[in-house]
Amino acid sequence: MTSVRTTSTRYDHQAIEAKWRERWEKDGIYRVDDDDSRPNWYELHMYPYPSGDLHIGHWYAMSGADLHARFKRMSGFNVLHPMGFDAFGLNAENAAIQRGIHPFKWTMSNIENMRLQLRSMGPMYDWDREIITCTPDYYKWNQWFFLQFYKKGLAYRGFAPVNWCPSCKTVLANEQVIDGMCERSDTPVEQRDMNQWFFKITDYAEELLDQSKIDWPERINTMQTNWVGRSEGVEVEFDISEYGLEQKTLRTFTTRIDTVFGVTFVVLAPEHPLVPELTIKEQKAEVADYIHQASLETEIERLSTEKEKTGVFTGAYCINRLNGERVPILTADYVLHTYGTGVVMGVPAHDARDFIFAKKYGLPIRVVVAPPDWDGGDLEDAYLAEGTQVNSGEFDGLSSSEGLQKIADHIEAQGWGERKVNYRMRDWLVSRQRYWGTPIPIIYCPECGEVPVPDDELPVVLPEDAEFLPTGESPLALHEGFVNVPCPDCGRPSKRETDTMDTFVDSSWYFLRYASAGFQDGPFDPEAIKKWNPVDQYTGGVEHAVMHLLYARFFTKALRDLGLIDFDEPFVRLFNQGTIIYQHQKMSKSRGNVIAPDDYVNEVGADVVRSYLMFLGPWEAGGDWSDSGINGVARWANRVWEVANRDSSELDHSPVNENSVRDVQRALHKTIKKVSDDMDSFKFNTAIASLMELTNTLTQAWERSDLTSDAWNEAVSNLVAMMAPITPYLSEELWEATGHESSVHTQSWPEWDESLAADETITLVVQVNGRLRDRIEVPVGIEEDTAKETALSSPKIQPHIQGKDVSKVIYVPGRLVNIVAG
RNA sequence: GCCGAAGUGGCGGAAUGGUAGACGCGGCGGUCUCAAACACCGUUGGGCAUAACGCCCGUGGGAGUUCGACUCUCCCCUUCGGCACCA
Repeated sequence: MTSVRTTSTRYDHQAIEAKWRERWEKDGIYRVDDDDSRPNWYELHMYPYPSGDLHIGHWYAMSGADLHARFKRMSGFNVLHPMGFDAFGLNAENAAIQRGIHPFKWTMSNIENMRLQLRSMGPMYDWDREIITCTPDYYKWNQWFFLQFYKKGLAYRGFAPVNWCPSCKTVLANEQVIDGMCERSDTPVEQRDMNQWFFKITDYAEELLDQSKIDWPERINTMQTNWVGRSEGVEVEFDISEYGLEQKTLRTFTTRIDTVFGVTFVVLAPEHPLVPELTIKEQKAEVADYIHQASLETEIERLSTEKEKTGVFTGAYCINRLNGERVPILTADYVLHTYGTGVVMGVPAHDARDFIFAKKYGLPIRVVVAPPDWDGGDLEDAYLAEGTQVNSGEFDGLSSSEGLQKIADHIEAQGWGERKVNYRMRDWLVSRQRYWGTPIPIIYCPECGEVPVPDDELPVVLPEDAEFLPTGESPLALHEGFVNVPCPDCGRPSKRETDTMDTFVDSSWYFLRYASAGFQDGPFDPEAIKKWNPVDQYTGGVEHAVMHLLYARFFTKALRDLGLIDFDEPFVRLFNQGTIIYQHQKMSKSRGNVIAPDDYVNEVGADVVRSYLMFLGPWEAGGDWSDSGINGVARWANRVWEVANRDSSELDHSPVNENSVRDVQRALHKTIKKVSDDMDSFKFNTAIASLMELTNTLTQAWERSDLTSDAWNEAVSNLVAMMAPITPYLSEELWEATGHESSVHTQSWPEWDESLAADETITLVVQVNGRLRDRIEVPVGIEEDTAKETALSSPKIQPHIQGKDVSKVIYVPGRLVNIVAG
């Protein structure tokens, strides 16, 4: 804590929290029954990595999720709101290497601590359903799914480049590479080619683009769409038969087949296997040198748009079949081997990159799509927009959009190529050269090759007695007892796969396990799945937009196709909470601006911390923590405490003002309506503001002492009930203190009565030429003519319209009159 | 460079075509106190002011639509996120 805080609670929050934690546990009020007369509602928040400490960001995210889940429960649903731990991962392994603690021990003691911290938050988790992914009874099913995928051709082994951190001596996932640097050590990441296991997510590229069955934030949908990166085009062949190679043509992919008559060169990626074969003797040395240089570059350097384009001539040519032209073949590293066919047709007149490249190497630039006002001269820049086909043989004169279709038709008719859809998304690389993950259940037999571990031998358990050395090699590879195994098919001495799975595999199906957490006969009980899944409301950070959220969708679709589940999407609705910052910066230990929630919980209690986090701004926007800001919420909690503890019978000794009673009743019903709407739509900050207003109304009414005790009690009870999702401990205590039995958390959400919420009078706003000039209290049902008349005759209005023509009087029922005078 | 979100008092924010600044923080004045802190009450966008129940200005900047714009349209600026040679 960096500044002095002075507001403390007027109640013993520590005693109250302890009391109700114990009581709730004893009464089992958060135990969820699969079968209940109420409709089921599955509200899930992304499970945390057990780093060992529940930081303020967790509190922010999980308080909001819990608030919403509690609101749903009070609103008549049987709510499942479970919690677990994403327990595999590199941190645990690094702790083992650096401090000699076994990852399992490190992880489990972290979980124990975090579980305590989570409990202090007062959430409605049913801990009987807790999931810990590093336990064999969980990761067994990762292996089982892997083998199901393998048998279906959805898991395969291939050779691929990966991100390698030379400092950490390990591969990194893409998301752990930030601007070309390892996020952990800030070391530039290198490319390495390794044998890897993949999941064939690209099989589902098209379906992943279909977002019609999910109600997710637009920006997440956009990010996923961009990630999948669909593009329609044509694969067209260029003739290289003159070289007598096995391969007679070069296939290129283009989205702009309308520009094919403008091809003045063809470029191969340096890694393309045909480059050495096509290169003529005189160019061999230069090309070999170029390929070598390209191989030394990091992916980041290579993909930098700033970098100057380079390339070399192979000395070979190919024939553009559309016009019979012979064009040079080059190799250049701006062409990616991994996208499309790894070969690009160079159309400098109509592609920015090709234009720069052609200028640099003196290659011809031929316009084939004429800009509207083209004078036939040279272009200053590549022309990318639509135009008219020129220099395009029989297609001259067509618009380029027509040309695109006609040329594609022509190519298909001639058999020179065909329309093709390409995706930017690659298959999901799931191998990791790490210990602390799920062992991949494959055995390599010298005779039989890749052999899946038989189902009845699952799980392949991580050996506990591994040596953790910072060699960069998985401890599993060094563990003789683990590696050496007889082939399940032929019994010959064989070796186990020693890579483990990406931890995103764990999180790709964990939401299916909560429904039947301890289930032994499969990854989940199909009956339980039917009752709970898919998840009705998912919440979590936006950082998982294209990793976890995409993988989980893929898994769901794959499991559906395996006949294991019968729905298409894992999470029907998604809401992303924002990030909480401090002093206008991201919190970080190195910056020393970290807010430790436990300190504040000790000081002002969990309820106040929860309320403050939910109050400081819209949940999706995140917000800036302020020590003085939390005081305001603590004061509110104190005021509510005071209000709820008043002896309402005192009111029976003073005269009652019926208007005052009605005013409080109206305020109550308006508040119920507002808070119901706001909580349902995650607008927690304005919900709390409304509850504060109601509290203020009650405080003032008490000062006037003109209410009936019934009116007072009704308002107080409803205030306490509405606060229950936000301040579970305080509300429960006050619920009991105001003479109620059983838990406030099992109560029904208050209902509002539209007629009781209705105003009897309105403030009629009177404007002259759109400027506010008067406000007049009028009856709510005022007639249009009366309203206009009232407005025009107002003494404050008169001076503004005196001597002017009133050309128009606009009336907005129940709101305002605007007099147009000139 | 491209795509997206946002820009409102001293601060966090509210209001999505109709009273700008709800609610809260902070400030100021007061009560309590020996005093301070806490708490509570009042007040608080800026300016003018004949001091009124008044007027003017004000939601990043500029234009526009409208009786009326924080809100809709166009252009520009700034900030934050995401993507970035994908042919």
